[in-house]
Amino acid sequence: MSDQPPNSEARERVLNTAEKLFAERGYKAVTLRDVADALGIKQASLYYHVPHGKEALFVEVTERNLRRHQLGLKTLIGAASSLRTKLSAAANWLLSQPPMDLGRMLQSDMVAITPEEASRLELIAYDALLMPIADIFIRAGVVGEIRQENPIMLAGALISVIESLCALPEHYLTQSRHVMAESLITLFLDGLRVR
Amino acid sequence: MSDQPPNSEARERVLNTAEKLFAERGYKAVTLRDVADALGIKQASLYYHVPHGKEALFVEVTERNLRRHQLGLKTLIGAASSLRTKLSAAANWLLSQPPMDLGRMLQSDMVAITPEEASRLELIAYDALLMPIADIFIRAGVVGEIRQENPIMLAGALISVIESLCALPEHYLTQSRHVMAESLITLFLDGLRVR
DNA sequence: GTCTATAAAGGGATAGAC
DNA sequence: GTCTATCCCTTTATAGAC
Repeated sequence: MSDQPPNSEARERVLNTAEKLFAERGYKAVTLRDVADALGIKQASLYYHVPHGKEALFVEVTERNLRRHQLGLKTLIGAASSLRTKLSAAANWLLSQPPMDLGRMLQSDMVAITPEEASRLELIAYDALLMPIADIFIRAGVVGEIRQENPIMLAGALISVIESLCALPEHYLTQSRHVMAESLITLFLDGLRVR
Repeated sequence: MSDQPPNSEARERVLNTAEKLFAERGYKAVTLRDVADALGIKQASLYYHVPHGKEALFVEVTERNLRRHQLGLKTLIGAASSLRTKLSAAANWLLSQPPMDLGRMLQSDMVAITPEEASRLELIAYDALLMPIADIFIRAGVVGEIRQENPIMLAGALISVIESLCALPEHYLTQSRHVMAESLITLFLDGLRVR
């Protein structure tokens, strides 16, 4: 897909650092100097690992991030047996990762890059994040375990609720994020029981 | 509180435009040129209305935005009588406003401005957005209408779920945002029923 | 109130030394 | 692989004309 230098240890470090920063703050809010500083190298040195510049770096690590979420979510969800444990697995995965703010990505990051890349990433976000979780609700719906609500909406709601726990500043945390996540899953399950 | 030129019609237009752009895309992603372009004037002309520059503009309009939310939420919630209509009123208010992404604001915008202003805005966000909605859950909890869950968490969850509807791209909208909001409120209410 | 011109700093990108 | 030096464009901000 591209003509990068051979994948080295060092290149991985660059991608990991950039991935974390972009996921947390977004495209415009992160400069290449921020990335370089976090790595302890100079900004120009980044171009050895990422010759195509900032936007290409953003697209590459964002796609990677989404794919890792897809893999992590599918694996953990697949390994869980009940509806509740599947949702817990999904929530715990999301809590274990650097917060990736889907809302910001769609509203702010996507308008700052080329439209072609933006729609590619949007599609990837759809089937890497929304679909694996929507699937849970779809299956539970067809077997009558829960009401049949719009599954994409439910997946989006669950993701944004869990993501909002990641964004919550420490001093508002009366309980741990995992405990709150479980409460919210209980709320969802009770709220979706067939009436 | 500050030494702005007399509040004119023109200054209001500037603030409104800046407010909308900053709320949608965030501090770093909006340039003063973007604001000026949207107004049809030159970037330097902004300084007549906002002599203290970009950060001061951001802080002023973000505070204004939060205060308007506080007023709008409190008014609409106060005018509603039942638990459900209060939550609907809050959701409809949020849907009626330019999407203000709290998560992005906390994670990205706040680290880009001076820490003092950041913590001021954080506090304002807390009592302008979270508290009015948390209040609904608190009151409903004490009279036994719903389970007593962490009300701040519930408020945060509701806000982020509704905000995520604003961010949803048009082509994923199988139903209107208002319809989805009602479904989600139903889910919350069913999920919070005393067991 | 808005303009042009311009200073000053920031940020992306390239060239070439080591 | 990383550095320094440098280019160039963007962005913030100021000065002064109209």
